[in-house]
Amino acid sequence: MPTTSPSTTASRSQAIDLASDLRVTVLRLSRRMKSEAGPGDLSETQYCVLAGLNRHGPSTPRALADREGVQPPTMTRTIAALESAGLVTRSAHPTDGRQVHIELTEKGAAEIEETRRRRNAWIDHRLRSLSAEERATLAEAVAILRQVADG
Amino acid sequence: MPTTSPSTTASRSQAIDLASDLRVTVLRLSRRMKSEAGPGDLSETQYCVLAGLNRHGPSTPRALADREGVQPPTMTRTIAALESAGLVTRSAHPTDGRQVHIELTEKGAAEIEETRRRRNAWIDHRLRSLSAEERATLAEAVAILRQVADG
DNA sequence: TATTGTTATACTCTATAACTATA
DNA sequence: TATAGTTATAGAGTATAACAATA
Repeated sequence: MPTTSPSTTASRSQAIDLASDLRVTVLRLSRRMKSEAGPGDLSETQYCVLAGLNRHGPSTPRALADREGVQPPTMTRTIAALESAGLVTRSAHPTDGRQVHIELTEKGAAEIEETRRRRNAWIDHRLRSLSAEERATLAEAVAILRQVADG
Repeated sequence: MPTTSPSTTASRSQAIDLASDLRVTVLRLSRRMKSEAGPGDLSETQYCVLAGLNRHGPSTPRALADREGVQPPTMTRTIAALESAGLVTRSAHPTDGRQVHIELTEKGAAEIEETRRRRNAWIDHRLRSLSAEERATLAEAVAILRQVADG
């Protein structure tokens, strides 16, 4: 019998493998999120950088790269795109000539709100169809996953 | 005052925007997962396709593309990579000459187990550092998120 | 005519390596 | 010598458009 028997391992994996389920689900969600983007929309990473600046205040390329978990050249490109769109400003760091001061502009802050309305529409819609308890579970899980991703 | 006031919107976004937090967290997690891959490892999508075949049994390129939320050409490439690695077989569909029958090989099933051990090591480690309650919350959240991604 | 699958092509995101400037 | 940032280059993943084969 050269063929395998999927059902044998299937029940096992469903029962125990939280890590595997998490991987599959996170990947599908991230693809789905990206595919919901329109032509002129911010990319996922661009949005995350703006949201981080909004939440934590001005920063530097290095700190932003560390926060998002990308390498410095990637952040350079992301910042360049945001700057050319007028959503952030690059200026000299007050004390360290090597560093660059990245700050959200008013247009950038407005873009965050606009993006949240437009771009989160589909996921908002999905979330609204859940029960309050399910949303509470998700909110807890997001906090836990944030630690997992950063740790 | 040309500068914005991040703290004003920050408290608001922390309080209400589950959708935004979910987007940011999912993106960081997916980047982190990808970055944990070694040189010869399966890509995230390749792993997800194998896991789907293991869980649900043989399928077709179209059905796999729909399940993963990618376009057919993307699935063609993914399957080609898996086939050339000997992890799946492509054969004629028994009744419909247009379709292709995709089946997991024994080597593919073994690769799933191997990948879960090696590749999930870092996330398993993180999950083990959580409390049982936190893991239970995550397990519930994964089930909910699966619906969100598919819906 | 509609559907399945593939090929051709291009774009985005990300990474590593090499370079410049400042500490 | 070490760190921050950039530039140059390359690879992986994905998409759209066009095509072939079958229903």
